[in-house]
Amino acid sequence: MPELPEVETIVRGLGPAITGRLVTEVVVRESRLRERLAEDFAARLTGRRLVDLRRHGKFILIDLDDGRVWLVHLGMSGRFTLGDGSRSALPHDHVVVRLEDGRALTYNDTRRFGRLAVVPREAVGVETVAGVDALSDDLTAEALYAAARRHGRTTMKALLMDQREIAGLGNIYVNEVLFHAGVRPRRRASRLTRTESGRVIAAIRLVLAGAIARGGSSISDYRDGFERFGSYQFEHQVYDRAGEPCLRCGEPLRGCVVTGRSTFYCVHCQR
DNA sequence: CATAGCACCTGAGGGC
DNA sequence: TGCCCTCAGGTGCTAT
Repeated sequence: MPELPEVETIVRGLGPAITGRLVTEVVVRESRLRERLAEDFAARLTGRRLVDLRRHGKFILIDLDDGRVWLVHLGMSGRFTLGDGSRSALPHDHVVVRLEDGRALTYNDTRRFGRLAVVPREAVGVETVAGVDALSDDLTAEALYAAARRHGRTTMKALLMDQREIAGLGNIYVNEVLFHAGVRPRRRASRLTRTESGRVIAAIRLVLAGAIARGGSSISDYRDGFERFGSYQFEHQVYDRAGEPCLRCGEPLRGCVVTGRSTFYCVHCQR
């Protein structure tokens, strides 16, 4: 569910509210996430101060005052929200982190595909297995072109979704980005031109900025750090619009499956 | 080695 | 109404 814009929205919202706060209690109600919560997860967080809140790709990174980092990945259905501490446990509230001011961070995840871990700062890169952040200035047209040469046999859709190369894009935003760039999802990476690479980079920045400005896309599960809905779903040009008219040329949009993920594009506007 | 396919888990929605 | 099937924003393991 959450891709870069959703995670960025959560981080921007929660950052000012929780940085500097002390963790007073950690309650683990369900440790069986995709990767079982470490035995000492609660112990490593309790008594720690939350020094900084940041994001890399789809990971929320919370720096602790002991040099370690609390990693939060929301998987498909994860929610990471801050409440006043009075919330009674809802279904799928797996972890509750109480802060010194009485408020509480809740990790809720219906499908349990997410991940929570506390790791040494040096291990963050390895643990997240994440490439250059999609919003980083280091993700240039040249860098994307080079990556496309390295992965020539795969499709542009699969390349953009590969977190080891570019961190942050998921199924919704790759569909949207490729539409804006005028490139078909199944295009072989080896056939991407330098000009198109530039268009893809511009599209990534345009789409992500627009989505962040709207607080992300709330299709079904996503809420921000304060349980609020995003509204970028109303701006989607192609995602989940198979058969509906292209908003640019009016031709019916195509729906298909690429690398096992539902894919939407305009035959006329994308080549 | 790089890539494609499926499994993981729960709930919502459509068809009958 | 209720049952059954399909599908969902992600990713890691496995087979090719």
